[in-house]
Amino acid sequence: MKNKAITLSDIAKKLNVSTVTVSKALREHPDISPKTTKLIKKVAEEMGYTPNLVARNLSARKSNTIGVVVPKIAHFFFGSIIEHIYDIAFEHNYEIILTVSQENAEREKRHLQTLLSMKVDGILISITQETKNYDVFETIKNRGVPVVFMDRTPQLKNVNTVAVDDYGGSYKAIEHLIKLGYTKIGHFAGYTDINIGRLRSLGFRDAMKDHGLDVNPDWIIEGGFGEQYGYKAFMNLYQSKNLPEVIFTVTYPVALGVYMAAEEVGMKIPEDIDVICFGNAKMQSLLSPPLSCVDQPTDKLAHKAMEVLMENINNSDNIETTNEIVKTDLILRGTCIKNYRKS
Amino acid sequence: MKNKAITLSDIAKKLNVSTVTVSKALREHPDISPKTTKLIKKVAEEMGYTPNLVARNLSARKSNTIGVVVPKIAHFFFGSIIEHIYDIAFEHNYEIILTVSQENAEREKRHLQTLLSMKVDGILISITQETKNYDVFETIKNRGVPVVFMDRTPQLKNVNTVAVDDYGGSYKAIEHLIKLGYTKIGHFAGYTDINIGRLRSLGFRDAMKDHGLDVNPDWIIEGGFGEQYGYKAFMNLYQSKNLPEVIFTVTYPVALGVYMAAEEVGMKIPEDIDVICFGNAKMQSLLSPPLSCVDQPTDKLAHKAMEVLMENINNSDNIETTNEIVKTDLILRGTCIKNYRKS
DNA sequence: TTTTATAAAGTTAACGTTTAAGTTAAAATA
DNA sequence: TATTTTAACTTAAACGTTAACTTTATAAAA
Repeated sequence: MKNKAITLSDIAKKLNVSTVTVSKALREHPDISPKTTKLIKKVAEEMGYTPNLVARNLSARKSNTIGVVVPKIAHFFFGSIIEHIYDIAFEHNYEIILTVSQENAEREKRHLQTLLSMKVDGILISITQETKNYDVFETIKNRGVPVVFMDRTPQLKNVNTVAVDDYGGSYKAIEHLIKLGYTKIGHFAGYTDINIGRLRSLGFRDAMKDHGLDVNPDWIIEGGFGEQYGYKAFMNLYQSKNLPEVIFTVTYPVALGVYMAAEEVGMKIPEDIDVICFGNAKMQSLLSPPLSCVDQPTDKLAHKAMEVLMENINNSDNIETTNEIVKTDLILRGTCIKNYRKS
Repeated sequence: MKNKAITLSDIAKKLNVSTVTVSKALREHPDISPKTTKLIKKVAEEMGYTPNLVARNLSARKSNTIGVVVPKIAHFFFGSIIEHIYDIAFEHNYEIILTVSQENAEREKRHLQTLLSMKVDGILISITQETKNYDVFETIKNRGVPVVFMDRTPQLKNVNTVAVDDYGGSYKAIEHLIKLGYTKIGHFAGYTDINIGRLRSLGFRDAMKDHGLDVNPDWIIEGGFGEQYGYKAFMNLYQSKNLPEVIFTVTYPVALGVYMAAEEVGMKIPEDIDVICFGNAKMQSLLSPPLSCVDQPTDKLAHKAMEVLMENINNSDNIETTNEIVKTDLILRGTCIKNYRKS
């Protein structure tokens, strides 16, 4: 029943040649004559040979495999990034080992060690919201395995990063709100330990300051990047009866949480309270009202990250780190298009 | 700079024991005394040893790796299933090699061959909407690699399948529409070559027939499972000025397409045309109006599929195939809760 | 004709593990 | 005391490839 897999030596025996000849022929090595190569390929096909990549990887010390670590997967931003990564990897004949840290630093560390053990050729990672210990990254560096941090990057020197312009995008959004005439601006800031939270928050503060507006500390709420935080933060503000005119959220799930909470307490968006977020997802245009946002081009992010990684894999000696920043634009849909308080 | 990875023999040399002793000690083999085991473990830790899984897999003929093939990833249903699979795999110390076929049968086939070459212990797959050639699955079966088909299953005997009750869920939904008093019921049916399309369509037809209602062939539109088909189908119906009262869509992206098209032409859901779909996604409750649907419990699906696969991996001799069906419920939100035509 | 180059193989060793089959010395048994 | 058992190792072989040499036959050059 269980046909054992055909190996190189099975083919070699059948043709009375050496295993190496078969190996070389299948890889079109010039050592082997076109005639023999053709014959061997034909027989290999007939016998249903499929190379054993485990053996090949061990022997060649190259796996044609890239390890990916993301905090979440059922989330438009990461889902979209991952899909692009898969497409690019497929084109380059790379396989992907995707691991999901679930925003858990301990789990992230374990995944990274496994990827190292699996001898991946390179690693793409978006760190968790709680990653503070960077020892693993040192280990990986010592092993000589190229790493590119995407979107969520650690505070480390000499690492490759590809991120969006968190600060600039945030600044631009706030500036837009101010131009609309809003002055009471709140910010659901997520975790500010990590770059995306820190920089988006900084962009917010600087824009406010530069336009001579005060930041009300009650309206800046830290917490996390998921829906539940947006929901909770809004509910807290609502109960304290101290709401800003508009809320800028650090991610789009946080904005979703705001939508849900507002719906629940019967407040209308954008009339009663306006919302804008960092991060774009197709479904935002289907919300009611369609949610405006700072665009986060996942395709560019994924392409750039893979490009840098490939370069690092192919020139592992010449290791100059790059820090790419992808520009962001404001996408205005049904929120933050006018100031309802003034009308 | 590039520290080569520590191997078993590095540890062995340092301690003047054999490589095998180290290997056994680290696996807590009873051959090795507790004292030596402890020492070896300590030194391995100090030296920063990480096992080379490639070598281990080659030697042990077991990879602790599961291959997964899905048609899409940036899609709530698959994203959610995958997330669950990752969690379960993590608990069982399995790694996942995820591949994405992008609804392309050729690409699916190539992925399956790669997974075979990577010597995965088992495969979970949701086939593409166009998969018609089942030869690869025969090959896999001959290799003795366990496979479980999830949700989208081929028409093959003696394969493991885990699917939702497509027929029953569909039947229930149509019955509900009929009870509301709807008689002009349309169906955007996706691809009916594949089980999910075929059975959902059958459930629709049977429910109509059993309640003495005619099926208007103009209102049954096949095409695909994505947004664009829902959009196109609706637009076609709209232009022909021959719209049903309510549309039952084969997937939720198709319903999203209907929402977009209706918005565009200024028709109100559910007042002007009502919608219900097969498949649940968290975001549906944030739509306006919240979209009612036939629930598709991704957690149960993922759990069951992994359970069956694990069983097959662990008793590879005793291969009795199972065909699990997960029950579905109707979730009523803001659509299809009353018949607006009658009021 | 002899030497040199080249094409087309073949041989050996290595990649880092694990499994199976010894070996040795001490402990237990008869 | 002689024999068997056991604990704790070691050695050899294998997993399926590939990289780096080596060999052999033939063709080209001297």
